[in-house]
Amino acid sequence: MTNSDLPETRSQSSTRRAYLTMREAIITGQIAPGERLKVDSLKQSLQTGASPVREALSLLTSDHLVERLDQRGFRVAPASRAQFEEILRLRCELESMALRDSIRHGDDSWEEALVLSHHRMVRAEADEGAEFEARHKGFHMALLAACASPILLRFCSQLYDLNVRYRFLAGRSRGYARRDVKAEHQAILDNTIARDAEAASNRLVEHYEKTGAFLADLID
Amino acid sequence: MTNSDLPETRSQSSTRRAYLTMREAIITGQIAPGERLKVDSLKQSLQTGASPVREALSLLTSDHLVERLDQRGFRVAPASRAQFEEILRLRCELESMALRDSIRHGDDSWEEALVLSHHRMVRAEADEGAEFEARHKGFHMALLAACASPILLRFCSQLYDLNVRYRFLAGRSRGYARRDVKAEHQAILDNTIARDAEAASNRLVEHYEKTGAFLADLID
DNA sequence: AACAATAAAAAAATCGATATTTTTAGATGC
DNA sequence: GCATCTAAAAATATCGATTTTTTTATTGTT
Repeated sequence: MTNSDLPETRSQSSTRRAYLTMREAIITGQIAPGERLKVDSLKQSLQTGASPVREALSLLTSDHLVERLDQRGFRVAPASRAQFEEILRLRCELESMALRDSIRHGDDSWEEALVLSHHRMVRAEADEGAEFEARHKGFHMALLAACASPILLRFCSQLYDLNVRYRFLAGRSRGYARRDVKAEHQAILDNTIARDAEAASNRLVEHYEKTGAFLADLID
Repeated sequence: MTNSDLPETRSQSSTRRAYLTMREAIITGQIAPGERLKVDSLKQSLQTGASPVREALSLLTSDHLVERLDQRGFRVAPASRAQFEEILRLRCELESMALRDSIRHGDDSWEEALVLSHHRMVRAEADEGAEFEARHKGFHMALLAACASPILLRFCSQLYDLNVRYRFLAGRSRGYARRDVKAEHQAILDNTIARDAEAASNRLVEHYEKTGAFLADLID
């Protein structure tokens, strides 16, 4: 929660700070699905006024993390096994679409950035803290980064975050990073660099389906 | 602009009214792409305070219709031919995905609602005003309505609206509803009701590609 | 006991004023 | 002439208080 270590924290708008803090709290399950978000409480815990809080909450509705009930406040988006599965299916579809496109368009500098982000993820793999979490997303988004559709990328990023929430809701599943995620990531990376769109996207989908099957048991 | 004819207008929150009004103004091109949205002016023209205006603007960022520049206000999302083509491609991909799913899951009541929405669109076809606009979206969303993925539906709806903006930016293209849109809609409807997912989604994609080619010339 | 009406409390929404930040325009020096 | 700095203006962002709406609790009625 103390995001004071993030460099951008200082000199940002109060709204943005509130946005980032609440986003984190929702994704990590600190605030439960369906829970009402009362502006009064939030402005206390976030040490700010009602306007930034309300604006941040409005912003969070874009991410499907908060629902806005007109005249009746805000609440954390509900979670369900059905939605978890929906997100999983959509990610497979959209990310494999984006990955193919990324491989088609990617140039050398994309490839280098990708290798770098993979390396950083591997290095952070040990601790499994927030550091790894960020690197993991970094790697997955780096795969897609050369995709020519910014809107699709935004959708993928949103779905990624929604999925992370379910990982947390499933109880920070101890064995997660264990399984064989490493090898799977490596395979995705290798096929991508080899520009084998078909194989890469298959590996990616498999990867998601495996983690999906793994997590689905823990949910509900 | 006078949305006072809409039934829900009364007794809605000021934020929601501002949201709907600005949304309409942006989609119909009354406010140009890239234009800065100054809170002071808006609160005058919308006859409300700064908080509802800012909140409405924050909400509009979800729809990719407004961009928020931290500490530097808001502006209408820029438009470009590249983005127009991006939206077109994405719509083809996502809507055909959604349509297949909708055909797979749709029951009798879905089918009935679809026929009804088509009829309403046909009836409104003459005037081509806001009425037709709403019915047209109604029909396209009714096609997808039985799709089991609410998130995908939301994406499709967003893309639909973004696309409408380009129709308006292209200058309310006189010949639009002329072409052969009627026959195309009918073909999509027929194939959908026949539960021929393959044909229906092909007709849908063709429909988009045709209107796309038509509009692309008018943009830029 | 179930229901409806009403009053009190709580929460959401909004407003008007103030503080902060960015932008603009003018002046100064190189 | 061009870049840099500075003061004023403009616009954004935020706060604290007020209004409106919803929710909860209470009471009376059939």
